[in-house]
Amino acid sequence: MAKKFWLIKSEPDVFGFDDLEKCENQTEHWDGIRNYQARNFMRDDMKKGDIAIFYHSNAGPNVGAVGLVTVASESAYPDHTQFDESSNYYDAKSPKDNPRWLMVDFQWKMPFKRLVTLKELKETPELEDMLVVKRGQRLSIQPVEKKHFEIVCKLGGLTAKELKSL
DNA sequence: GCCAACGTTGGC
DNA sequence: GCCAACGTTGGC
Repeated sequence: MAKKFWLIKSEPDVFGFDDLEKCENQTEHWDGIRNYQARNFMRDDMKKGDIAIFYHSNAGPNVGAVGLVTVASESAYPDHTQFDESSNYYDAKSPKDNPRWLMVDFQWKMPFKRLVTLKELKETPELEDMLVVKRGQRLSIQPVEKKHFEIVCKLGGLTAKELKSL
């Protein structure tokens, strides 16, 4: 099965690309996804080894793509925070025997040589169909087409060799 | 801080 | 099943 490409959003003030780099094994579980569409992508389509663009949202002038991560868990598994009453992500209605919310693990992979801002993504004609540049697109986990993925990586300064090594 | 866009909830 | 109300996201 060929690798799939994704884009994941995170607020750098909450958990940024640098924070993932500092985690043990540079890997962290991606809890707190509470959107069915995003969950379904994780559950049905995301597999270990898939590559995701790490995108910083709510970051003022620094909104944009900062680097790459890989899916480090075999597949999606239950998000424990849905059963934790002290968590912001607690969901009283999620059945214990059939957890509503899932997550995957992401591992830090490679930083871009330069930030690729949202403005830049929007100004690149070849990316006009990419989900992240579309108006009102709020999904925090989105599929990315290979051609779009490669263009974003090039904008981020990755060499052809680095792209091939992924 | 504003507000447009969107997803979810719940009354009916 | 409709839809108004509400909450959240996220660019600006």
